[in-house]
Amino acid sequence: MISTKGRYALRVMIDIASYSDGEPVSLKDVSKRQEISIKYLEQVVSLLVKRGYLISVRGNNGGYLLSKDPKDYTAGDIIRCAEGTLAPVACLQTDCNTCNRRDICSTIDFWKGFYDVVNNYVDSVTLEDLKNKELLKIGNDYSI
Amino acid sequence: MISTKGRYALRVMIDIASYSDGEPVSLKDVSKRQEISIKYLEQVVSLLVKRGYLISVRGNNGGYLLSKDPKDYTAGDIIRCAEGTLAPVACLQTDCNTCNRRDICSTIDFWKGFYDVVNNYVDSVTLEDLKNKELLKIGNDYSI
DNA sequence: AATAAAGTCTAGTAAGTCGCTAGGAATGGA
DNA sequence: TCCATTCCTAGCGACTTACTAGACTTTATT
Repeated sequence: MISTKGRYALRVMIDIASYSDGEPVSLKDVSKRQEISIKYLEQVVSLLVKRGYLISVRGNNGGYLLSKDPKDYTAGDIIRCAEGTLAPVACLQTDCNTCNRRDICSTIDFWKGFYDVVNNYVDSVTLEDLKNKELLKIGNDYSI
Repeated sequence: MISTKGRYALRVMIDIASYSDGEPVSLKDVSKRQEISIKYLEQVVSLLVKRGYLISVRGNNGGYLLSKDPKDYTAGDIIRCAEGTLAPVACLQTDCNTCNRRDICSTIDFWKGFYDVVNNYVDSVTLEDLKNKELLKIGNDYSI
């Protein structure tokens, strides 16, 4: 199960990608549109800033800007940034050699395959794809 | 992340599939081979029995038997039995219409796709596949 | 009939995670 | 200077995880 951190991170990135006109987008606005508390958003967004996915602008009229074009983020980049690894089991994490059954484990390949299909999927969708869907939804709303 | 319940459930099923000669396999033996406490195994196994995936034989010389051929279980069957749904977000669960953003949500299709690739993957591997890998590993051990 | 080896059921629990809320400091434009 | 904004850290109640424990039931064997 993906936690709110990963899900909100994705929504924030889509929101900023969709509503930015070159000026920074404030969390106050994101919070209103996404119906997520500012205080919680701050924590989610800080992960994206630390990773360099968002540029923060402090002070009055501040906010956040994408650091690159939406087509250059995958959904996987964003989710992994907020969630950490998507590995289904601990023994797949990069630095983990601690399992003393690894030589006789008959399930490790199965879990590797799981990890691969998940990563391949989330990396097959870009922020641009999600932004386009969002703009379509907004359009549909107006047309009602 | 898949919890120990799902991972152990898979290992138990592989163990029973690999070591049963028609007689029930006791948890004591599974516990020794898999290095998992009997008491915890009992709880994992009870889910598999309730679901009809294992047949329990009580009393002396009791244990557990597969209820069908290994090729007729998918890894997904077993993992979902122990873990519950593999849905990455709550709003994909069957009975969930509670999200008031569902009409304007631009990420729901993305999560549906995630759910699909996960289910397709875990259902593409059978218990027989995993049993064969286990037997191979055991064979390799002997040949060392 | 007694024994022992199994499964069954329920409760408890320490540690960790989740999903926030809260307060205050730092920054910078008007 | 004022105020809107980001930045940082702490806290917290509810829940989950990964077990452990104990008492009970069933049944083959002696």
